[in-house]
Amino acid sequence: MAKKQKTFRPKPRLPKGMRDIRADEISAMNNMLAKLAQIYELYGFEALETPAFEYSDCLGKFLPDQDRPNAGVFSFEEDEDADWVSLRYDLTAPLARFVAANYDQLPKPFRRYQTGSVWRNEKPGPGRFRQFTQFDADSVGADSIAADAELAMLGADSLEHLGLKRGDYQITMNNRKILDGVLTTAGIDPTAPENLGERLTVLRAIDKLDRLGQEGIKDLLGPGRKDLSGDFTKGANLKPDQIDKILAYLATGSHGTSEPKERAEVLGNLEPLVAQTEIGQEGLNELIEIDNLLNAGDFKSDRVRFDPTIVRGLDYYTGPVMEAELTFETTNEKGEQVRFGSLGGGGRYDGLVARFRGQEVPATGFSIGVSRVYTALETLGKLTKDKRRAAPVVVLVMDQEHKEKSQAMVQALRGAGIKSELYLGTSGMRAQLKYADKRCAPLVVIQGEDERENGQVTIKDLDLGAKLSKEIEDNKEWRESQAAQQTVKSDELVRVVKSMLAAQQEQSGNDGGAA
RNA sequence: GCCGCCUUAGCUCAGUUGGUUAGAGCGCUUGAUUGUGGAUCAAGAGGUCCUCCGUUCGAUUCGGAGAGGUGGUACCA
Repeated sequence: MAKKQKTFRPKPRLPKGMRDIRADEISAMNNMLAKLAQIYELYGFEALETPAFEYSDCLGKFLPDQDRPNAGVFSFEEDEDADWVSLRYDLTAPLARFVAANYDQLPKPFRRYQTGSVWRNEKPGPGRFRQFTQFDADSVGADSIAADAELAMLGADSLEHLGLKRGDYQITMNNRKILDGVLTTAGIDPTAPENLGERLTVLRAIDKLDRLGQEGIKDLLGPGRKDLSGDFTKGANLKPDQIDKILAYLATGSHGTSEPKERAEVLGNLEPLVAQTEIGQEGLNELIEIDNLLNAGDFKSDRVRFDPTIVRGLDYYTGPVMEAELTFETTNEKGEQVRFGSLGGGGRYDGLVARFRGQEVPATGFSIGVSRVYTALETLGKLTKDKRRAAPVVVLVMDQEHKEKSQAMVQALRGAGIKSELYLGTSGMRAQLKYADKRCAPLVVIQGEDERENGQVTIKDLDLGAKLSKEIEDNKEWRESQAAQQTVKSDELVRVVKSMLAAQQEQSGNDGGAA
């Protein structure tokens, strides 16, 4: 016998690093975004939306090349031999394009916030996706250092507004000019093009202090480092006295100490190390000004601190840089310790708009990784995700000939602003209750022959029923007790449903509420 | 990109020292139960043992290559 012709059936799967988001998460996420927008507008930022993809050359340095057109970004050609377009990989590059295109009409500084999906075609990891949401605020055209200080305050206020407690997070700042000052004292001129590679290697090494510790950094500044998997990372090949200078610099911050240092103390530590270079002194002065502004706003070191190890690997940052992190370790469902990546970051980038206009336009911005913060809040139990509150009341259809009676009840409930739906299948009562249970419906409305003849309806509280069921083991008893339901006059339907829902909310509020 | 580990039912995993019918728990479907979601009991559905090539009378099992996953590392706008 001939084999049956195989029909092609695609596996219902997702590309790696992509994910579906279900109702409870969507509402929690929308909630978060609304709260963020509230704070950003409070700070005087205006909203902006830009498209998901743009011409690749407008988005920045990650131009698709012939061999690997999709390295890092998702790109395609509009037509053959036409321009390349790419999905945006952040919200800053589109902003630079927007500002350059509308420069003359815009108020300077131009202060905007923006949220949306961005895409990166990279290897995904835990908590790292190929599509994710960012929430950005930027001030373009403001060279005042107050703009940078403000972003640190904005970051701290935002995270607290979302529910993170003071002490659960920290904003950490540094200044690229200070890093350049240190490099200069170590004998590496950061402005010399031939030093670019060396400079980046050193900055990368400094950025890794957290993870690799002093010894690892020493190796990376020197000949290189071999990790446990046997992989070798090329080092910067600095001389011992150069390495010492950089290690001394790293010691000015809080690394390796249990108590974080006050901003003033860090500034004091930095002074003798960087003040002898012009660029270092400039960076130090900027941090001092930021410190003054933060103090004026009563933002103490428990919210915003200074740390010399913050680099933000990016090439384009030119001044103050900052990063938002969780301050505690968390464990995942397997009980393993998990490092939480940064919740967000930003800094001053004076060169971005210049790509379009030739003229330097100072700008500074801060970006929150929304999904990361979401996961953090979830881990901390700070998200209200009550499925029963989100699901509709289900009105059962006991016999199909009287469906319209059920429809009328749904109409009445909807008219009173109560989420509700008609059961849309033809199955029996048991299946309908199972459906309502799976949907996490708070209540079901039942009107069978008995109720109909008496002008009544039965309303069953599924939440309470579930609780009562734990005390009943015998099925007969469970059925006969008709747990958690009451039968009332038909015209009482809306009133009783409302009061039962209110009782349920109060109940879940008591259970889930903060101590 | 580089290095290690892993891949058997929808999920978590046993197992086959190379041999005829590959198992469990959970989940799913149906019934015990004329109109009551839970619990209990019973029955049932569900597998190219990741793919291809090789060795062999015979491969889910052994060898090679590849794919996917995962952990580390590198890069990171």
